[in-house]
Amino acid sequence: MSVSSVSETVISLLLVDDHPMIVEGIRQMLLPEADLQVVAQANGGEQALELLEVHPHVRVVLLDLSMPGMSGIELARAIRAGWPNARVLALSMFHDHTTVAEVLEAGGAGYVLKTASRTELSTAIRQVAAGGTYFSQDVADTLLQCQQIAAGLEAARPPAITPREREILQLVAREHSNLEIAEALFISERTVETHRRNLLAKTNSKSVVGLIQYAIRHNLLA
Amino acid sequence: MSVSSVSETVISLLLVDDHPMIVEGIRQMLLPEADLQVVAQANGGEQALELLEVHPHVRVVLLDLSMPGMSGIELARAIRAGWPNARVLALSMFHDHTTVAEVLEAGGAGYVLKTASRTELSTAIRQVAAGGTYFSQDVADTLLQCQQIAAGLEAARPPAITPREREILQLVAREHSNLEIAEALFISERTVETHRRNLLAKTNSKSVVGLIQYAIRHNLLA
DNA sequence: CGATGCCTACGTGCTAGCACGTATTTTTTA
DNA sequence: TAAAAAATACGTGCTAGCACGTAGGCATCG
Repeated sequence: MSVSSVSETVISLLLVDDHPMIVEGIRQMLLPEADLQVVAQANGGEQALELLEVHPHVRVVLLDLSMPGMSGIELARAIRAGWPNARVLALSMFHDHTTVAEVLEAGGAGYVLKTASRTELSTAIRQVAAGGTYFSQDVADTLLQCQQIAAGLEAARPPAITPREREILQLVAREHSNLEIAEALFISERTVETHRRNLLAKTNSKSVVGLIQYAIRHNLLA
Repeated sequence: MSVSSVSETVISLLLVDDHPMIVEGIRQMLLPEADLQVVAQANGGEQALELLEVHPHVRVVLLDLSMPGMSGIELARAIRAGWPNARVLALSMFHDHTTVAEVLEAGGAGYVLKTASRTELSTAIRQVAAGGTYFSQDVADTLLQCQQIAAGLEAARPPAITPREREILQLVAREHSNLEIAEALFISERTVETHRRNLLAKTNSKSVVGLIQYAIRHNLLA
């Protein structure tokens, strides 16, 4: 509460969300918090990276997981790779096992649900900025509930969907048959089947039914 | 620009969305607009109806379509029935044919995407409050693209999913097989197949793939 | 009362999806 | 450069999903 701290009593933030409404909502929620300063806001992964070039000092990147184009997870990875000093705080509607695991594995420092209050959000940001972690209650429950993820923090397999798989997934979601997909991508139908099988395994689904739900939750259908 | 208008230069608004962040975002987006006044905000359909009892003069209800519990569509209908003076402006992430059609058929006066800017949102509200309609560009495109909906504005068939079908749909979404569903509901597998066939027809899907997407978009999986 | 809509149910037949196994080439990473 | 991951590909075999046709019991509504 004194002015003794050397440099940054102020935490600089970058907001990333494709919905202007949410960005605005967060901005306004944080306005009363004098120590939290939003220095930039982006509407997509690519833009976020550009902004980071300009503002390399950003302390915390608050990013929405579900965005068209580059996904939140990809962006998180990119940030970890290019700006090791920046802390990533994920913001999402959902808190399913796999998503939470992916965020952790991508180097995310925290995970806040979009249902969070002003207080919770600012607490999370401060905690993360201070080098700690923060997880919304429900997310923490998910973490505890599933020891796989706890393990995932150190060693376990995060079933990352590859770009190619994602491509196949999008076509599947458009109700294309394996044959149609094969013809569209100039590959064998067998290959499509293999990709599909791998997707089912990675998403832990019994059939397309689960696959589509995964795809929608993770916003894989741009 | 003069003070000549008789009564309401001010438009009273009710916000309905289950995400505090979005509600807050909208509130703040509208703050600079002196003529738009948010008189109440609800986090669910039931609460919205209660608030309308207290504030019967609300001019525009801005409501999110995807909410847990009572869906946005149901709420829209309830509002049309109980408060004919209130105008309903739908707010959604998606703009697929069926959803847009349902909103129209439920008596919605407009449809704004969550990607809307402050300007677009306030324009939409004013237009709707004035007795007109407003549709985001992408939504309008959807409307034009599909003449079925244009027809739907006056007479056409809104393929309503029956309670039983919805029940089957939910079980399908949980990755149950037809046989499992049949046993769970004490009916024949054939019957399940029939329901499924009808669902495919009503949702205009080629397979479960489309069906699941419909279910998620319409929030049929409570 | 007839019409309409929902839930129920059967049969036949086709095939896309999926299981499970295996393997080569290319790219990325360590 | 060696190891790991991703993308490619084939074979065999089973079956759940779906198309298409048909129909009776039951409630509601005009």
